[in-house]
Amino acid sequence: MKHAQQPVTTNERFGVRIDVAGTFSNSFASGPNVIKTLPEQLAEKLVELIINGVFEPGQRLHEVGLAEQFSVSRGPVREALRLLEREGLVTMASRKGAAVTQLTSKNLRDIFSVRSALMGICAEELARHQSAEVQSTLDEGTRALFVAHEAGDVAGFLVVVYQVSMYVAEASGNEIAKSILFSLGRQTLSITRRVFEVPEHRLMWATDWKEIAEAIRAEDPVRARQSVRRLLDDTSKAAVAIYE
Amino acid sequence: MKHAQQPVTTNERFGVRIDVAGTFSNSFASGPNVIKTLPEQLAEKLVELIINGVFEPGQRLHEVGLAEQFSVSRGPVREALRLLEREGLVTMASRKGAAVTQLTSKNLRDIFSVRSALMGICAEELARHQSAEVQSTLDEGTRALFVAHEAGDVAGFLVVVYQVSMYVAEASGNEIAKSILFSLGRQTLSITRRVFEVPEHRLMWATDWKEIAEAIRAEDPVRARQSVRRLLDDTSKAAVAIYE
DNA sequence: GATTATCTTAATGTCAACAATCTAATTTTT
DNA sequence: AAAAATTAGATTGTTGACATTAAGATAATC
Repeated sequence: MKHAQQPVTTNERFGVRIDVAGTFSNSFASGPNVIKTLPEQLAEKLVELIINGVFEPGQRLHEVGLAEQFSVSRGPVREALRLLEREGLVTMASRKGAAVTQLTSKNLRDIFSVRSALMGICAEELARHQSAEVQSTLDEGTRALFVAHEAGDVAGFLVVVYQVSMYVAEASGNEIAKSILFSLGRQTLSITRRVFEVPEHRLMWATDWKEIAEAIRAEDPVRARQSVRRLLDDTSKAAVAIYE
Repeated sequence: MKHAQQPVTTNERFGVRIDVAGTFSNSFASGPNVIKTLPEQLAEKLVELIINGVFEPGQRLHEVGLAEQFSVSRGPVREALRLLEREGLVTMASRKGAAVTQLTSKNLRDIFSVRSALMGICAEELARHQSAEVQSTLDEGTRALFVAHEAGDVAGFLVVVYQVSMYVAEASGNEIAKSILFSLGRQTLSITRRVFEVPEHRLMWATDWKEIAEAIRAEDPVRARQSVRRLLDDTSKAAVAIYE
């Protein structure tokens, strides 16, 4: 009798822990929804395990195994899996169980295409209603990118990429776009990690990003959108190439 | 002892039934996933009841009530509600239960903004890889729009609008964008219905749509995107105005 | 009479067991 | 020996019951 997966003692196998706290509170939450229900806690743990690569794509996720591992019943596990299914991180088939989603290269292209469009409108919005605080945050992010790149710190670079991307989504004020971008960002995290192992890709990303920050500073929405598009298209090509 | 809602005898209160079949099969479904599990069936029924206005925004959705109403246990009902939560149609708060999501005007604007961006890339893609079949389908839709408009058939107009919009999403080939557009489209259905009660709004929509179809026929991606943007922006303004 | 505290009720959160179904190994037949 | 059928095991689907918590009503106090 073997379990689907060993007990997990660490979730820092790759040295990167991306913060996903607060992820499963409803997008339209009409107030402080601090109370985390058990399925939500489980979902967050599972997200960490998946995006950090402990659970590999395609791996089956048995309900009883997970229930024993987390010392809960199957009910909450099922609900957590449903949550992750809607996030796209887990694929469920009726009577066949759940598994970590395995993206196809077509999925990858589609996801990057959607991210491009949504990041585009967020950047546009930011270019229209920018502020000194926004600008300094973007500049700080740009600096951090180049620092991490030159230091060859892949893990650190990835974290900064995630943070600055999510900052644009957050600062744009569009809750719907933000929610979707968070979700799609997580789905591509493991592939993005591999993209940034190539120094040239890090430099490309940092350079493209710098252009975006400048477009926002210049309060040029169209240029901001086009810059975002270039960034995501470049990243998409790199990701698809590595993925195949 | 009163239940939250009366037994539902009809789901055609507004004379419009929008087909939402196949909605809850996974976006990345890797094959014929015809087997519908009980929660999915429940979710589809609930979607119909919500978007057709039988369950009004803000209305509480008690698990036991729904369970009795549909003659199932609370388990499947819970999972169905979770599904709808991710769709944005219901809002759940821990220990407080579920309720039909009540959009704010800010939510409305954000949703239309996202729809605009995503429909934009779908139309772009369609303009690049169009075909005779695509063109005839678009033309047919345009004709149906004007027919329904002139006949004053609000319900019919709404159905055609939904169908042609979803066709663009479908035909673009971008599964991710399609999935999101389906979801967001449902969330705005009840408001869109009220928008189209105004004849001028119907004419506006039909006219804007005709322009999109022509841009796609002309294989002009940029023009197609801009036309889509105009359509959604116009609709957004009308919807927000009516909503307040 | 208004306010606060307590209590009752009802709803949600969680669990364990039963039923249905799929997978895979074993056996039987050609 | 290979292929098909059957059977055993494991896994998911569903249910009902129990525990916990929030909301409303009642009563007591200021």
